[in-house]
Amino acid sequence: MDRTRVTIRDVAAQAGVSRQTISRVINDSDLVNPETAARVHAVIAELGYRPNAIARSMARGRTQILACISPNLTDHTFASIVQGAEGAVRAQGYFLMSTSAPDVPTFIALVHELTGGAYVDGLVIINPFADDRYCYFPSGIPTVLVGTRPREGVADSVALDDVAAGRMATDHLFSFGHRRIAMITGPAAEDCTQDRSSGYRAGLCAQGIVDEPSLVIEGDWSPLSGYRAMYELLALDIPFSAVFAQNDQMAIGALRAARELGVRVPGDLSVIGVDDIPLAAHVDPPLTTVHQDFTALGAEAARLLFRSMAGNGTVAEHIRWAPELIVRASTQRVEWLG
Amino acid sequence: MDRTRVTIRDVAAQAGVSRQTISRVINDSDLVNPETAARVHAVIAELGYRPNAIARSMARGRTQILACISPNLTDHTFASIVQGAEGAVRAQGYFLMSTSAPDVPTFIALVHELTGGAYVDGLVIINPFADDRYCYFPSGIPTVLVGTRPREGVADSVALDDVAAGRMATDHLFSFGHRRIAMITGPAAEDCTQDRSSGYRAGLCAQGIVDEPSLVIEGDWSPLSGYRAMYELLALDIPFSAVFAQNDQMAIGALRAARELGVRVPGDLSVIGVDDIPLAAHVDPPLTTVHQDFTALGAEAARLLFRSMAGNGTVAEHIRWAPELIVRASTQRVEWLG
DNA sequence: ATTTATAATGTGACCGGTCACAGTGGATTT
DNA sequence: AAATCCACTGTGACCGGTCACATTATAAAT
Repeated sequence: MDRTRVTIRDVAAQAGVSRQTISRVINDSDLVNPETAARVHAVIAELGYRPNAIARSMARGRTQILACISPNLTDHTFASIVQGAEGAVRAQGYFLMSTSAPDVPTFIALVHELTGGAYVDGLVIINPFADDRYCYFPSGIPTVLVGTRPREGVADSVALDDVAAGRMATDHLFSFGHRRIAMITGPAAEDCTQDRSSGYRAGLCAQGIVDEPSLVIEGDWSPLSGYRAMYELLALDIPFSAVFAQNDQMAIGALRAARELGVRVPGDLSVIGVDDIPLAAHVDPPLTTVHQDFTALGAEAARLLFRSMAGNGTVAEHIRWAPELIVRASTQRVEWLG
Repeated sequence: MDRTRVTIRDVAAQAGVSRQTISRVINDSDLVNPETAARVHAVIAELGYRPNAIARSMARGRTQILACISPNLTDHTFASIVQGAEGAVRAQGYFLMSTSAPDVPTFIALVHELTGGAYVDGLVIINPFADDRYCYFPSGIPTVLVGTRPREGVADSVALDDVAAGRMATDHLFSFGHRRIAMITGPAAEDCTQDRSSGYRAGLCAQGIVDEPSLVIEGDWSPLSGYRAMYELLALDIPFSAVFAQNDQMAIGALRAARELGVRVPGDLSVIGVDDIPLAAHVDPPLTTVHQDFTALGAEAARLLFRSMAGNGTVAEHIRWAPELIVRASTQRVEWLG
């Protein structure tokens, strides 16, 4: 408010050259006489000139900004993906702005605003849902989906191979001799839940085991939901020797319930999670889990986005990232032969 | 690329009115004849017109965008603050873009870019450090600091009352009869660590206990550092009956170390943390901790920022948020009388 | 000496909105 | 009948850069 902003014209006047020359200098063009450039730099420093990014975006028609929308920022999974994407985006000289959309209306408004307003050059959408918000996909702006199955349209996608993750967890329990395996799932509507569940079912099927629907309980990814699900399972009076929780948070909640009910893990019951959150190694007992490299996933999403922005993406690319089994102390070979 | 963007002039031509009228309609001005407005809206829908946010920002001289910089997005603490700020900001019709700056150079570059480029109308800086990055404070743009002690300059600040938190944890242990209390701190350079430590020391002092420096070990907030610190403490051969870990993650790491070494919690040792992360209630034993309302803190930061943007902030305001004790099972009254 | 290439610089228009201000025409006032 | 008010609408300039193109000076080629 004290003094009006220094513009390229002020610098030009002061340096005795044209606007365009200043523009060339601040863009490191080699079409400028080194002496002139030096003089201009001196004037820039003297006047404290800073190029106006908004004006530049306006003139250029692009902003060098990418956006990332996720359901929330507090979930460690999402945050790790964002972090991975941020690093990769920054390495390309772009800027990644992150926002979260806790509910569908907010999500739609956000996508609308970001894509319509020409504010961003590209979009990363971290979205595990399979509902009507897909109708609102941005058009005309490069987009990459993270954490979902491939969708209609031209958007690229990156996701963990959730089917493989579910299969891996189930196979691990089988290899330890478990035959009756309960499961605590995420919200049924999410792609990720569905895929992990189908991996689980495929695992059962491969062993010729019939699916016991009562042993499958739906949670919401929170520790509390895992805790409650475990209470339900243990009240069921159907025998089982292992639990596959579709994420670590629920697995940890389940661990607590087991503890409260006097069920020893892994002595009486094996528990496996998915994600490998930082605390997984530190709970009691240290949690066996299926590790996911979210940071790499985010970086991969960024790579796809740049590809798409460069226009080399006539055909949508869909990447599935392989999970990795981390065996800790919460799973154990069964003593008896089933 | 297929067709060029629809502008306000296209709409004006199609509707047979001037640009300014379109501008009025999209800004909900009441200076427009309702019939005209209806017609314009019809044309907007027909042409698929979307106002260009960049052009608007350029003309208006402000963007309606606020930025938030934090050391990272994966830390639950930071993420919760961001979430709180985001909600409050959005409620005002603004947009919050979040970024993280893992190191000082990135931080400086980011602040420079964000403030110099006129891209944002205000800045929230979540920054627990007390180092030279404070030299690079933005000038001429409203800024709020979160998680630090008040600093020179006009920036407002919001922080938890870390001294009170440290004191609260210590007093709680005292009230349970503990006299020799070890502490696992965060990085020594951070304000937050220093304040929690001084709350701890004040607590000791109030009870006339002399400070035992060997019982204080520096961690880095990670579970692993808490784990290692606990090993160190238990190797020390100095008796102590309680541990104050300056955050929950380290407390959980400490819990694990105790378990491995056969030290029962809370039977042999009481452990208290700070933060009250979602998993705190689910570990074994459920963790006694000092709860912090990070979401409220973020919202408060947003409030201060708006105040500052409105120009009502001639004097910097510094808010300290009160912590709250949550007693769970990891602390216990000592049997013997010390 | 004239043409041609090369380096360095300048000019007007433009990106797509908004601002300040200047009209309209009709109803109401005096 | 003239003056005043009101509701509504339009015009040119402007925000601060960049683009395409034109221009100038100097060196190299013919």
